[in-house]
Amino acid sequence: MTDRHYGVHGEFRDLLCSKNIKPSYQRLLILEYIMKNKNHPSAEIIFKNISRSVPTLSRTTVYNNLNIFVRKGILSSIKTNKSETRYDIREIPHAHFYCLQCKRIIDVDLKIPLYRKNSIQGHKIGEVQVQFRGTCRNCLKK
Amino acid sequence: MTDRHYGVHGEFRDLLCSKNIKPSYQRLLILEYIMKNKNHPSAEIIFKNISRSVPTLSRTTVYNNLNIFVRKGILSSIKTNKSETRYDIREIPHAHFYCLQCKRIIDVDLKIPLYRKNSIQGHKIGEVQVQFRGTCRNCLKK
DNA sequence: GTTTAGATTGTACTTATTACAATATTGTAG
DNA sequence: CTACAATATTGTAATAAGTACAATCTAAAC
Repeated sequence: MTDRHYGVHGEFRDLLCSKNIKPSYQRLLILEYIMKNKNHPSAEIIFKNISRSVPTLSRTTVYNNLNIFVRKGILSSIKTNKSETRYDIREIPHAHFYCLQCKRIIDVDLKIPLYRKNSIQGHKIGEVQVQFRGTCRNCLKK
Repeated sequence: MTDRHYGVHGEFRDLLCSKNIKPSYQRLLILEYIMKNKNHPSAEIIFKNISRSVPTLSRTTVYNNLNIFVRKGILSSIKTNKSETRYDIREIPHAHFYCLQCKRIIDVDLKIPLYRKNSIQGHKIGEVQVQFRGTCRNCLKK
């Protein structure tokens, strides 16, 4: 796999290296998938999609790497109504709208100075999650 | 159980009746537990505590009733980092601080006009959840 | 007192995730 | 290039939280 491994996904390789994470093949594919499909996928969705090109892929690999990415601050994990965890790129802070009908998670910009606080009532803030739940634009039409 | 059933928990009985939910014995105990211990318990914690006085209590009963309370708008379900769901009284809107060390969920008042919106970017909002994650005041001291 | 709707119980199952041990891959030093 | 150590991947088994479902029980209405 070394030939395909090198030279591709340059930007994702650099991102991983800058965080001291080895840019292994499966790891790069997982990161690439999330970065290119900005639809807040679950571990299962990621597994199914990458499995098509790498049939030997293991679920454990997906979970391992997602956990590493979250720990290193590359991704943030989103919990909805349902029990599965979904993943999002952790760049500029934004809120999420979760549609209870179609289960889509939609990025939402919020113009409030909420993300700049680093402590509240004496508690040290590492992360802020704002999640709206309801019925999305698309599902409202039906 | 009928004798203990009647006349006690008056306020909780009324709350249930006003939402068209029959005020059965176990149901009242579950509601009472959450209302009196405002520490955002999990289903398991609720089960363990009430089991001490009602040893025949079933986990299924706890889950059933929590789901009913959420559907009827009496409680809201909070998802953290971890996989378990925790429950909170749904009165005046407020945010939560989740401590990654001690796993406590702490109520936080937010003075932003976030909760008044009923739609955003065309999506109909049913509920807003704001969750800070980090290290709480207590754990910072250590 | 019988009936009936609804609540509770216990068991089996599902789903998402983690633990762990075996194997494979990679980068580095000789 | 080869051997070695470190790390990544894999597959299986286990766990944890929650749900499905059928049987039993309860309450209150007639």
